[in-house]
Amino acid sequence: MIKAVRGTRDLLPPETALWNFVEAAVRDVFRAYNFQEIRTPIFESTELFARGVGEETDVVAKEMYTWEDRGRAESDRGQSLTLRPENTAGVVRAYIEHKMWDRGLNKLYYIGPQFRRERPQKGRYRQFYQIGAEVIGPASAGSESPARDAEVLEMLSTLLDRLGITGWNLELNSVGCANDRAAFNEALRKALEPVVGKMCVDCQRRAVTNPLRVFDCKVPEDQPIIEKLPRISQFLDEGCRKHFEQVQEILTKVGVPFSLNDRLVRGLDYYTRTAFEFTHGALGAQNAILGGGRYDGLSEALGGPAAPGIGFAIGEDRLVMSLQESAPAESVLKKPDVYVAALGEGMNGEAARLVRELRRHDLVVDLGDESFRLKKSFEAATKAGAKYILIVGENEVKADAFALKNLATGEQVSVQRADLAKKIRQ
RNA sequence: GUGGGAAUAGCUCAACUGGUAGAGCACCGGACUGUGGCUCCGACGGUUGCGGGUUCGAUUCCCGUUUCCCACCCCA
Repeated sequence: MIKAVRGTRDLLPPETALWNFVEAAVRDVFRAYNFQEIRTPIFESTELFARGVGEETDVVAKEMYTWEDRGRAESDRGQSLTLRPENTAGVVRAYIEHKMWDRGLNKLYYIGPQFRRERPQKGRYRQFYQIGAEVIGPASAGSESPARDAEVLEMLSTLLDRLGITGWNLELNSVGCANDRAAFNEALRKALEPVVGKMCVDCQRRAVTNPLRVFDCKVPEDQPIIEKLPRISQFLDEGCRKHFEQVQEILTKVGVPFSLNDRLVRGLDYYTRTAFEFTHGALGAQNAILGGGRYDGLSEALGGPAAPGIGFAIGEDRLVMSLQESAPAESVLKKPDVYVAALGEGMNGEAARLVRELRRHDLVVDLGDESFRLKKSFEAATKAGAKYILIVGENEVKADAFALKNLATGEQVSVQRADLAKKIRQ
């Protein structure tokens, strides 16, 4: 048997109803903030991610699905392509390619699959889905304003509340701009030098490759050492500090709860200033339901003009998972308004005609087959969860009035063809 | 990439220290030829994840492998 490959999965009904519910809510909420959808290709030039996300990041260094595409002619060299491991780089690439600064401030969102070759576990798949949004444009259009950071965070809290997800926690930090981070990294390296020997092996590795990640360490013995390390907050320049303060001010004013976490670091190189994560307790080790932040230098890193931006990505798989506890898929599934039972030879055509009319009235209609015994039709209607069953038999066709039975109450009436849709909708 | 656990019918799970695979639910049919849910009866359903080994005999023990789960790592 051929099976779905490791780390990929099929989403089947009724669970897909939950995914549709989430995506409908997302489109609805984002629209209220005047975000518009962008769709970028699922594969891109490998170079885009190397330069955008960062050559040294785990995502780029060991998790990408990359292959050499054929050249157009024998003499052509192939091109290295990669399935997108995230979508921000693609959006910024499109921003540059289509000179989208001409539109002023861009507020964009996307929903789609991403690919990372990680070891699968709960809430972590090799093909996974992200819902993300990006605010990007020239600084003169307001893209750099703390108002944008706050608006994005407030939108997220609204979305989670709207979905009925309770118990989320917003963790906030500022990782500063490029200069701050350089100074901070330097100080961190210095501070680590004398103490790193006493830390866990992972920290010893991090101290060399990516000192920031030391703050992610969960080993209890290392915590007293980590507590004494310098913090990014001490290295923020005037502008970054002010910016971060204003973000917090607005959030407080609009009533979005958050907690500061100056150990919050992000794994993608492009993040600057505001960085955040929404976590949810019931997700196991993969407790980050969404994450994001500012990326003020990304456009330039990709060869574009200065274009400050802020964005986030929601792990849709994890969002659906945390939703499943409060809202089972069945509860958001639209059940048929009516099940139409064709009864007796020659009734398929009559039933089809009737069903066509009902569906044109926007009713959800399920249709049986004339070979079914009436008992079987009732069973099928009940199993489908239909509100009504409508019988299309010889007697009904002759009278042009049909037996309509409410499956919950058991009440049955004869209804003229012209009145059916109205009666069913009641 | 590392460590641990698991894999038996469509689903949830049984099967004693190795003795030849079973239940509930679901599905299909009947009791009931134009009236469902309840009940009763019946049928269907399995290379015990896959491959090798030990054994008279393996779902059971051993090795390999694949997948899933948990944790590390990393991220969403």
